[in-house]
Amino acid sequence: MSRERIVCAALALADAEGLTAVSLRKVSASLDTGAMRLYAYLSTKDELLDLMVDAVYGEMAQEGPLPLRWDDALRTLADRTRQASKRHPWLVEILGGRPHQGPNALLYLESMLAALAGSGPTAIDLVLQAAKTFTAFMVGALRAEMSELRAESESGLTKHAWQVANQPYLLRQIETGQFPTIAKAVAESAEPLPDTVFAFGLECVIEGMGRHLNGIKPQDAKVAKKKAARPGSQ
Amino acid sequence: MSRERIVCAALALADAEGLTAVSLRKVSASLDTGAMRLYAYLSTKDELLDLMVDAVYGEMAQEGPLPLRWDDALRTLADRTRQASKRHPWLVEILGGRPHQGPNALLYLESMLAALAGSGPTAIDLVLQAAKTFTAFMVGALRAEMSELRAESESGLTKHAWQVANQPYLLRQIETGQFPTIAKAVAESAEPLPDTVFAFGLECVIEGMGRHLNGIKPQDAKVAKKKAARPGSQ
DNA sequence: CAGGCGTTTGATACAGTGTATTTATCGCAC
DNA sequence: GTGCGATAAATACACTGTATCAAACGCCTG
Repeated sequence: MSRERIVCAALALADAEGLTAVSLRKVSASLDTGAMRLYAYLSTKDELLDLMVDAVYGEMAQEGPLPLRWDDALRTLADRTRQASKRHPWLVEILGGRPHQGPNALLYLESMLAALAGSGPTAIDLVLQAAKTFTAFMVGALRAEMSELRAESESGLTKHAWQVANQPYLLRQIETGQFPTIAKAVAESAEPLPDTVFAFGLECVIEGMGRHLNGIKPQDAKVAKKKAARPGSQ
Repeated sequence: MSRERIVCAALALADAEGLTAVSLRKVSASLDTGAMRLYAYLSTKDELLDLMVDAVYGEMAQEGPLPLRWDDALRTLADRTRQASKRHPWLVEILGGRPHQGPNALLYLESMLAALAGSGPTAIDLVLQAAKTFTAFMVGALRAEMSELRAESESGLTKHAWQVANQPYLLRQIETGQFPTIAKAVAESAEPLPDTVFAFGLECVIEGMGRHLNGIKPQDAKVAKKKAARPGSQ
């Protein structure tokens, strides 16, 4: 029995049944012990959540060093984070909710700051601001993507079925004429794929940051994508 | 008794004591009635949360039309949203957690899409992607800013005291030498103000988006800021 | 106006939750 | 073997969201 075993059990539970299934009783039951036993290793449930988050950061830290170019580094960091939150859909429910200061989170932050600082002789404050910008986009984008995924998986509906279920309400709203642009979007849009949406946003952020960090242009997105493409990253 | 009264009471509770204080029993008690009474107007607690969020969108919808330039429109939209989440710190705990489809949320979305579509003859898919990018940044940035604020207010410590309390742990980690860039940041950074951080990120996103929407350059940030500056916006 | 009835309201019940406190159990020194 | 200290288990408490059930109220008919 150890903190690691507890965290491992909690991770398994969360991955399988979602964050709401992670209760001290269930975690302890999966370790064949009583609920209060956990308090020998944790002082509060929030601490368990923090440890779970840090464990995921740990997974990402083991994926090797980042590319040298700062923009490529951000791209792979983004990809790794996205893959991690696909493995652990519960992650985004906590991400950004409290400050992460676990050792692996610090490693993650360090790699990010190092990549940005490597973009040239940039003031450290600018690096910090860029890091926060990148993280903000990450958190928001993953939250949106994952919450949509979860909405359809928890309701047991396929994406198409879910849309059909909400169609009447939306159409009724649209028919009021108050939402012409939404109407146009619903009618004409081909619903860009999540990958496309994410990549687009990421390139926007990187490009915008590039203009503020020493004015160094990031590599063109299309060229960079080819370089960053790896097998297995859907 | 009506949905509106219920939502209003829930808003007051959340503003005063945080989201965790919003329980059906407390809300109903503040309306001098029993808990189950609420189920005559709501079918579930999540519905109440959705209504609360939409009420905040409603506040923002009443603040008048947006500027004509798409980038200025995004700037004021961002400012309004940020002010709203300062008034309602609990908002960011829900934002992005589930899709918002309330009427006021649709109004919000409509104004955003309209602003982006007004940037020129841009494909509707690009507009959607830009909107998602902007929203993603918003959600992440506000979550980070507010959760930091809440961390210090809930622990009863001032910001400085909180940092002092965490200093030992952080310094111990830094002394391992694994985190040189973080060390440099802690030592040399002047800790940029939240306003600065937010504005920086916003300009990055807007600038990056500008290159993908028809290649229309957004106005220079400094000029735009002067235009968007309003009294009372700290 | 009396009486049944439907609807609406309030109370209680249940299965959970995180955590504090108390009870039991076990290993070990003497 | 016996007493004691530490460790583990069980129970207790204050909550939560929600289902079920009981009572009260108004209304409509006779």
